[in-house]
Amino acid sequence: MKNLNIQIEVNPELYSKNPDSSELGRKIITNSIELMNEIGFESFTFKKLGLRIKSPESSIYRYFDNKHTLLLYLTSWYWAWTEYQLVFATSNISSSQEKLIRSIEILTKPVLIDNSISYVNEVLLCQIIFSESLKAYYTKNVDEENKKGCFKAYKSVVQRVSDMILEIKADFKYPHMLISTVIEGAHQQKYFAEHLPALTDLSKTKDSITQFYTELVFSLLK
Amino acid sequence: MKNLNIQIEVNPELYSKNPDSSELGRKIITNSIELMNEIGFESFTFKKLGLRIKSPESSIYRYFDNKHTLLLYLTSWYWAWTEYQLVFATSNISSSQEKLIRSIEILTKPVLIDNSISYVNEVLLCQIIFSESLKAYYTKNVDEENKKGCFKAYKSVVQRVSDMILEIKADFKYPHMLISTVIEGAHQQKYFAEHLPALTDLSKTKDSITQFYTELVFSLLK
DNA sequence: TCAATTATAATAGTATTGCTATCGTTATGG
DNA sequence: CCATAACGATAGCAATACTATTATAATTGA
Repeated sequence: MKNLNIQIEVNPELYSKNPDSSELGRKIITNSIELMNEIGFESFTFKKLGLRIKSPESSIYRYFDNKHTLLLYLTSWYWAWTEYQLVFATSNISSSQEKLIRSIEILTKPVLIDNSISYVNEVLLCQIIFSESLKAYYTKNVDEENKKGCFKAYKSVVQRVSDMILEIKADFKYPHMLISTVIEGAHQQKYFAEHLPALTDLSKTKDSITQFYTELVFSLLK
Repeated sequence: MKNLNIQIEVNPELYSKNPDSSELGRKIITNSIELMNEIGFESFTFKKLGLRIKSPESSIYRYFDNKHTLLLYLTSWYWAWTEYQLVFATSNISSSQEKLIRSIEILTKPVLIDNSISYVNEVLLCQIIFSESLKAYYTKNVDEENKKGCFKAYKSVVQRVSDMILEIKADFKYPHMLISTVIEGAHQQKYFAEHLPALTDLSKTKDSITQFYTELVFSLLK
């Protein structure tokens, strides 16, 4: 994985002009990830981003319709990237159990190393996913956006891991439900540990999240 | 429960003037629940609410600092109300198992009957909780608001059910984590079933959510 | 019961947000 | 070296998210 510099493809519905195609576009992505991390999605505006990259807002609007679409783009990028990771981590492994274990680890552990090759800082992006990505699909436009395929990358990841579950227990009724519960749950528990510790049982740094969800999955599949 | 007309207490940090104390205040609550359901939290403004109740926005600002605080108020109300439900549903029941089963049912099933006594429509409020309440704590002010006790009611519910888990399995390490996973998971699965069905395994109307999370909990506690 | 407080309505105003439009200049690539 | 796309600079506009002021109505408490 590390140095392959894989091209991540994002659904063209999510941009007006492909940010990957120009210097300015890549600058927009790099800096929006940083800025969103610093001030949060609500306070983030194209004006502030424009100031940061010394370009007028109107130039940013040429790439993305609005900040919501930009968030959709970032989440879509993240899930496409995660799917690559899943494929790599599970290739050439025969044991279904082992594949599932590794997948859960990828899905529940925050990214800690930025490969620094692309203009995307994966560590920061991961933090955005954990604390902002819910806002990408809890809106009144979900259905419309879903139809356009805006969530395809996420669904593809869920599907892939669901298939592993069925390899282990073919008659299990709720593979998608279980995996989306694990993914979203792990993200939330990380957030809770940092901000609402009464809702979890984690000391701030400990990464027993992966352990918890792994146990949860396998105890249910027994 | 039904006809007791219990007074729900909400943390005074969450309002400037108690909406429960005046006709206008109650009108604000009733109508904000309806309006937020209709147009969603993002599109909801005090101006629109003011038009609906035929009062100027400035009057609404006397009760709530902004729409975010109003959302916090509504979620807090919901959790306080849910805690009453939990207490009633589990009183006079000796079996810890049975108490937990009933609690999970309350936490994972959407409210379907409005008791129609108070000015709060619990069915609609429940829908807001399911699709908007995440936005109440995924903000850059969480820590500050948490300190002021804005999430006390939610935490109290989680604590109460965690205690039941420990009654069943005293050495279980992650009771809070498990319960918050169940609560948030159930809400999300309901939302997914309606809008992103690829992330779940539910036919739109079926309420196997409760069944799934009950199994999940008890298989982990075995 | 009347003065004093409080609640609300009506209105105005301001800074910021979330865009759209225009136009001149710079790249760039065929 | 010309055509066209990309970008910067600037303007402007409607909506949002408030704050402030004043007048009137309601309440209440001495």
